[in-house]
Amino acid sequence: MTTAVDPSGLAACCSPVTAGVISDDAAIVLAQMFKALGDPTRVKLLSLIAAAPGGEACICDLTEPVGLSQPTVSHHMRLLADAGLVLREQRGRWAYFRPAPETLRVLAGSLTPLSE
Amino acid sequence: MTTAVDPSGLAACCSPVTAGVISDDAAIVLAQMFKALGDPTRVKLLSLIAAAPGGEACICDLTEPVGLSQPTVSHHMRLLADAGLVLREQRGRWAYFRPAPETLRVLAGSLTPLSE
DNA sequence: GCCACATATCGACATTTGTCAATGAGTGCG
DNA sequence: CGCACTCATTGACAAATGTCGATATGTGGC
Repeated sequence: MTTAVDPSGLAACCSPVTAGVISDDAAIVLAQMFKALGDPTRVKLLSLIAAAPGGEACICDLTEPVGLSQPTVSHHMRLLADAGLVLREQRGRWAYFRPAPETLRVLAGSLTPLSE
Repeated sequence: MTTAVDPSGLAACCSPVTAGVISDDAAIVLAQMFKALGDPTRVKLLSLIAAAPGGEACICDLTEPVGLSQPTVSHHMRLLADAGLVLREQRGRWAYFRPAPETLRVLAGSLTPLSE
């Protein structure tokens, strides 16, 4: 079992970065998202599904480009989905993944106040 | 010894995200930066130095807020510095750290094209 | 129902990571 | 010089992570 990110905490984790020190809870949520991107394979996977036609891809499309086994790719995608960075949709036998714009915006936004 | 991020690779790692699939090298560089933020302690440390007066802080200011030993905080700051996310400056006996705006902007920028 | 296919889960393993106590290295003051 | 102080490095260890092969789950076509 993996603990997924609580979407209701997204708003709470962004604003505190600008004003004062971040809360412990926000740091945990943000760290989980960043950790999900803390592996070259997962960065590439996210890039792959974003660049895929229609902005989505299934596992079968991803194993070959990253050169890893199907269970491993499935595991990586689960981490990305648990972190809320990608959205999973089952269509027939295939599981389609696409980037989660909202979460990615929040994540990028948590960095921008620091780059001024 | 820890391998620091090559600053010359920063420009190379950003643009490819927008157009097509990211390169393996870019994925490695980006993943190292994200991994540096993939721990709640380091997220909090970055927030602490950004919110500190003057936008900088020394190790001695950071150990108490995060509740960890001095070597551990030093280790975390090294990871952040190696990833290019913070800048280290020695002044007297103190080592002052402050956020690295350029790198943080690049990192945030690598996410924004995906959130559209 | 049965089979083929796409994906998820499990168990195992080597590697990496986070943490500390102990110690080393550099700096400034007297 | 010698000492106090700040930070970095080392060695050790438990916990987490990335990977695979084997297997389970679920879906659609016959």
